[in-house]
Amino acid sequence: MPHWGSVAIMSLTMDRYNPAEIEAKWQQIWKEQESFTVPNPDDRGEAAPAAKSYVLEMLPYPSGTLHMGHVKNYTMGDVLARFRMRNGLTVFHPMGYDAFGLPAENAAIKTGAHPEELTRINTTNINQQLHRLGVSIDWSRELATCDPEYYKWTQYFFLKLFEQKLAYRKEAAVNWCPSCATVLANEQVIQGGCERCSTAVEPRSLAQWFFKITAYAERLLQDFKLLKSWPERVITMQRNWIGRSEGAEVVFRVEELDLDIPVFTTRPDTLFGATFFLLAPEHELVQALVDGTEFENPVRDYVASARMKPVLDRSAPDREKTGEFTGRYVINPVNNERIPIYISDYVLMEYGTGAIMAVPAHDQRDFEFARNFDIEVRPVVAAGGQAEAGGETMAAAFEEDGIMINSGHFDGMPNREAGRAITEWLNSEHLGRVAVSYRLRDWLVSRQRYWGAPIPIIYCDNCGAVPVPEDDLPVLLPKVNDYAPKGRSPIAANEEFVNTTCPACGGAASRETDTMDTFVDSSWYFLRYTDPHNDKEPFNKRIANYWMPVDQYIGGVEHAILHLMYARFFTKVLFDMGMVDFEEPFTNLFTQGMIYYKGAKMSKSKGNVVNPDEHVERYGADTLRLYILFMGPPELDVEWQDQGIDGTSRFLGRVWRLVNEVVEKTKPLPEERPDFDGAAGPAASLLGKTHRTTAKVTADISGRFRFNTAISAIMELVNEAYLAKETLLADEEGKIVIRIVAETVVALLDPFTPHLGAELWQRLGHKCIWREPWPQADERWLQEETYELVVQINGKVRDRLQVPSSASQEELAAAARASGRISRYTEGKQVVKEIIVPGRLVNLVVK
RNA sequence: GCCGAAGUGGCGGAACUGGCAGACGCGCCGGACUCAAAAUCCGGUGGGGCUCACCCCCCGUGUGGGUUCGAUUCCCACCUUCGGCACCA
Repeated sequence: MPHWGSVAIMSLTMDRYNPAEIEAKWQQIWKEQESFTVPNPDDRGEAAPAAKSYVLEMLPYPSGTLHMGHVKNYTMGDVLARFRMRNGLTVFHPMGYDAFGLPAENAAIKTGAHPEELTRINTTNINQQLHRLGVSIDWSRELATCDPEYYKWTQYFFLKLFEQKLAYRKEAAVNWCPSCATVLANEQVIQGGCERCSTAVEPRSLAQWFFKITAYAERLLQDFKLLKSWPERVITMQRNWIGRSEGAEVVFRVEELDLDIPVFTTRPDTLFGATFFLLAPEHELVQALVDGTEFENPVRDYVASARMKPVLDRSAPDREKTGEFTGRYVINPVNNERIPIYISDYVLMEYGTGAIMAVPAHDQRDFEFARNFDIEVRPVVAAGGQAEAGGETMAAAFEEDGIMINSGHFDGMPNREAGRAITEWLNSEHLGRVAVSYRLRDWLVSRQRYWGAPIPIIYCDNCGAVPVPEDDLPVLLPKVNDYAPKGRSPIAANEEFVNTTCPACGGAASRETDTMDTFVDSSWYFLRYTDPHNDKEPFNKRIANYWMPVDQYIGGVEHAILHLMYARFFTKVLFDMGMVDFEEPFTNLFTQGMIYYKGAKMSKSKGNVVNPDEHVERYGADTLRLYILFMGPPELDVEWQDQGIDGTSRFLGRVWRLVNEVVEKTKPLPEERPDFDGAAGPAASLLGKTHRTTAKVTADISGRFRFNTAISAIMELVNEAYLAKETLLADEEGKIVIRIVAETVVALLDPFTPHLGAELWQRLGHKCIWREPWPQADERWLQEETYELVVQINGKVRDRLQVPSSASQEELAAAARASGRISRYTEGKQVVKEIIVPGRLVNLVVK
């Protein structure tokens, strides 16, 4: 039973800031009016009325609900989108779901539900969350990568790559995660463990599909120059991942057998110091070398044990060097010396040629091996050029540069120069050539799991691997009853799916049952947005060329290598096939920092998750959006503070009360605004602050995305408005000024807090703020009339003087000297030097 | 080990191209309003010293040096934290 007091309280709360109410109101309007839908350029190819800007945030993986990292990501994108919209650009701002993938499948295994059903529930949920955040998305372009209308085209691209010989199948030692029961790409192995579950990956020899990304290694490096504002660290990470090294390929002939084995070396200058030769245990010639000899059995045992070793053990850098002699020798082409061939597991089959010339004097690993096997260490590069130290006495390999010794007629040359000369000589003798090697491996795309796009290939006993004809796409993912991983895809158990006829000869055949890595799905989604309902082709070239490339891409730095490199690769392939006219998908990239809580990354397993929904409910989406950007510089990691959000909540309440009071006590602004030329006192000072704030907020958003400082500038303006409010409301000119201030505050705040912006803008007597032009700072008001001049003695602040902005250097110096406080320090001393920085300070150097 | 980023009050952070260190916010302290509380509004808040009415002085941006009239900012060396790579020939 309410008592009488509640009536009064009710009427007071009527006009209290009520985010739930106004947010629902504007979300409804934006949805019904499709306020952020943008049309494609029409079929005649007429240019759109304004320049376009493609603002894109990385699409979410729909695992349950959005977390704070998503909120930060989508809010940042939204601020930019709304800001650019209001600055006259045609903003393209779509959204979708990276909906295939393991988590949904694992959840399905646990609960028995279908992954598709779980995914549908999650995408619906996330769609609602995004609406509740008020992001300005063109929802007419929404897509999910697990829809057949989408993955039909993912399969189509697989076929295109197959046609170009960029998709191929080979038997290879691959990374197997026993827990996820699938193979992984190299990029998905983190320190020998699965990126998803950290289980140690095992080597397995399997026939798998690869995309030939190595064919694009050089262009992926070269085209960094086409990228405008990518973070340096992302480029560095990709550069390291690609791992380009220049050197030489040198061919060694095996004695007695008719075999040539090439090696790759970055140190051709040390060729005269090669005292043994190594093959990776997996090298294809190992068996041929030892066949029928006394070395066959021990070598075979060694190879077998190397194959068994977990990837992590094998790659530990400080492991004891082991190996096995093959009984064979190669001839060193530069001096015709015979040197023994060993096998050792520190030589990797995947890098270079899987064989190396070993130079123990100048390579630490080879040095350790030589000491273990009692092999000669022969220095060929000497520091400073003095006579050689004996190899027997060296304690470690000498890896620096120096002067050549023990190297025939190359002696005395600087080693780098000698390297070039030796390579040239090898080249003229057809024994070697300049070569470049990359660390990058081809992209393994097969996955032995259910919830992904089926690889559109049919195996026929007569015809081999045959592509599914384009007209038969999509190859639909069949329903199955059991998703449990068994080391092969669950769809392999579905005979109806597997058994088919060969498209080439019509004979009995079976389908490929592996699905594609989900990074394939996300390597082209940004193109599909441009033409999402096209059922004739993945996208129309002209339309894609119009919207692409993405002008601003925003996402987490964890995708620095994986997604961002795959998407670049895909775009280059499409460019080469003539499907698009640009070579890089993302001109500008911004990588946001992570949000920590209680000293660690938020994660369900640690139980330190801050739920965005709860905060939207308690404070409103605008408050959450504002706080998440106010927390700190967006590119840095920041710690979530529970009480911090109260500050932005209070601030929005202050804005609400200020603007409503202004609406109540002043009239709408006249068409023709006074120029305030004669204005003085609080009116002039607040007007100046307003223009300076406008300039700062504009620069902060458009420049380096310094949202935190933009917001604090608006806070300062609101603080000053509160202090001047009573005075200004007392006269007519003041009323106009405070009304201008209120409108500017709302206009500047709007990209951050769009619901509050829309509501207050309406109350101020206007319409649709998201279409209003962005406020412009007036030059005349940017300069303050006077400023505080700092006066220093020997670099220490001793006084501050109020001086006119127009004061000359001489006037500033005179004012400084005239200061009573300053005289204390100059008395009896000599002013040796005067440094005058107009606008800032005067520094007197005294002795 | 190599490469990259970062170290500023009790906390998140600010300081443009070398020019007032600590904007803005949190927290805390005080005042106003209130019977009271919440909310709100106003003020204070780096440390130390002093003849502590708010005048003044000293110290202070991870550590130690350097350049400069002047350094959070530039240079050298080092420490710590985080991220990437790591037997890649």
